[in-house]
Amino acid sequence: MKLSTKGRYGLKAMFDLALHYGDIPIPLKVVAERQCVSENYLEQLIAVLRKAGMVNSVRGAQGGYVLAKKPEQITVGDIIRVMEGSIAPLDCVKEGEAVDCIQFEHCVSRNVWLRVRDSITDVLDTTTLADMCREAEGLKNKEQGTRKTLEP
Amino acid sequence: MKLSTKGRYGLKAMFDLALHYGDIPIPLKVVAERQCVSENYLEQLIAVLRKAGMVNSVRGAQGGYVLAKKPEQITVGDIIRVMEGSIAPLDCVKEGEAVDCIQFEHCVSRNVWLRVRDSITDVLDTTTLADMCREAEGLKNKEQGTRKTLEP
DNA sequence: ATAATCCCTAGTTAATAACTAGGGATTATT
DNA sequence: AATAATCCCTAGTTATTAACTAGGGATTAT
Repeated sequence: MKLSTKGRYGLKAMFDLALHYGDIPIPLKVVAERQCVSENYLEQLIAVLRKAGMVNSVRGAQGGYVLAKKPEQITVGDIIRVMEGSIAPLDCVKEGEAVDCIQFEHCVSRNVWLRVRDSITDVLDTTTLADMCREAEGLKNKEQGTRKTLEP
Repeated sequence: MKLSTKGRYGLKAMFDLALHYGDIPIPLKVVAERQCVSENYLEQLIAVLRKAGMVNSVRGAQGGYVLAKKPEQITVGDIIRVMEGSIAPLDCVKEGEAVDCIQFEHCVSRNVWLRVRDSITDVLDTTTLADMCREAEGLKNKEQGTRKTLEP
């Protein structure tokens, strides 16, 4: 039960845009470097996010990407749904899809997976990019405060 | 973020053994037929469960498998951990493993995945095979009660 | 005019999932 | 003792997918 790099990198990219949220667009090259991801690959991934209306792009020199909404208004769940197609540990518990389920045994398992899915979406839908930024800020401060020695 | 058939079928098999829990061992052939799974494939999967001590096997004619513990004492989490190797949406949040995490951004994402993992394990570790059997019983009764017409 | 950017699509590679196949070992039943 | 039913083991096979790489065209600030 693993998340693919689509979801992971998609979140990384969006988080990066959130951390540097402002008026000027951020070139993907910069995002890719900061997040240690192949630029070409990230291009493909952010295209999905753009088509879903989650980021806006500015073409040409000095162009780049900006979040289409404020970090407070974008949840991790939004991003993962777009990148992974759905949030579901199994196809039979995809959100908003009818399933034909004959065996009652099957349905009992399915109930378990439904509960799992709901617990996942609960976490993802209550975490915004702004929350992550706040958390990053906290981590940074903590790090600076406690850090004694560190390689240069 | 999908569960593989290992976890799914493994749970199906264990659930089947729980539903028919008793003194006599159940041949895998029967389990495979009831759960609509390839017997050969299921053999490989149940071998994992056997090596983990979750089922006992009886060889020879009239042989088969029995749960090593009572259905109340086996959680879905136990089964999934054995079948999938771990419960984690990402490798960096595997239970009981240290991770080297340099970038603080990375860690923020990781915190999200940690919370996801915990919410998943919470569901899986609080659901036993006995719970599933009870639920199955409930479904069966409900079905009989409300059923009007159904293909023969 | 140039360089920096986004945009698009078609490969490629490696790993993995999900089996299939088949033969050996053990044991209850006849 | 023979047979059939079972578990046990390992080595393929196939198809799909993930995770990129590569490269060229369109747009726009400088």
